[in-house]
Amino acid sequence: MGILESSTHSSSQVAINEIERQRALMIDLHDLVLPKLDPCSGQAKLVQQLFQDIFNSSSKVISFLELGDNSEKQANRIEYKRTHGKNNMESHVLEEETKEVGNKRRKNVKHIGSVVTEAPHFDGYQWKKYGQKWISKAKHSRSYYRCASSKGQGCLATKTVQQKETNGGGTVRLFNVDYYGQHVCKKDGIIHPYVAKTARHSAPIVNHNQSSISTFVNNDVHRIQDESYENLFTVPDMSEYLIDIEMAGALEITSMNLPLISEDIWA
DNA sequence: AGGATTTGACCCTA
DNA sequence: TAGGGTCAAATCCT
Repeated sequence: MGILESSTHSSSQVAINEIERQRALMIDLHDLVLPKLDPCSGQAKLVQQLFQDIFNSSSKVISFLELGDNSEKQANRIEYKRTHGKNNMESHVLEEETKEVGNKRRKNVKHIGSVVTEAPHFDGYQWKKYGQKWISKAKHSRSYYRCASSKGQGCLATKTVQQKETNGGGTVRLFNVDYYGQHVCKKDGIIHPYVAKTARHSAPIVNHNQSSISTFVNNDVHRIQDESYENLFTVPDMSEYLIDIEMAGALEITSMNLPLISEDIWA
């Protein structure tokens, strides 16, 4: 690795770290400012909108910086395709494509967080499945999803869903959900019709792999009828889904956004 | 017919 | 070199 390359890489990482620190400070500021405002006032709504916009903006910056770090590896991959690919047209298409979307290899994309849940698909975003694999030594296959806005808006967020191995043969199925990459897509603002009513607590999130320190929390949860399994899930507000502030930022959730519910069903 | 899912192959990373 | 993430053709579904 050349000196120039390594210095570019570390500069990007420093910038990402600084932006993430700013986001943490932003949340502190949010908590300080919001309680002092009348929640019904236009001023409070404006302040929340401003916080939201800043969060969205920083998410995009982080995504671009992460792509920048991967540019050289991506160039190598294009070169490999050019010399080993089935034909030159295919390589050309890949090259054109990667100019737009960056590195497709997820291992270079930052791991945002993970949750253990009974309802792995109800996380407020629309996902498109692009693969499924049996992982060695695992009892259940792993499914791969990318944000449904990956084409339209170039959102690079992905997630993997894998059923946990249960000991004791309990009837409850638990899933590990790992999130990668920041969402840069805009939500459409449509409340999912499956959200029938709200209740309190009894969320399906069983365990967070880190302590939940998200401060954009209200305690409402949403009961959701799953079409294919006819199970009634109780899904928390998105902020309870998040394992940490970073993930809250990645999914761009604040208390002012009601959750959108994915229509996905279990694979 | 077009979108979603499945599945085997490809290939990157550790 | 094995494991696992992604691609893309085949297949399914609406």
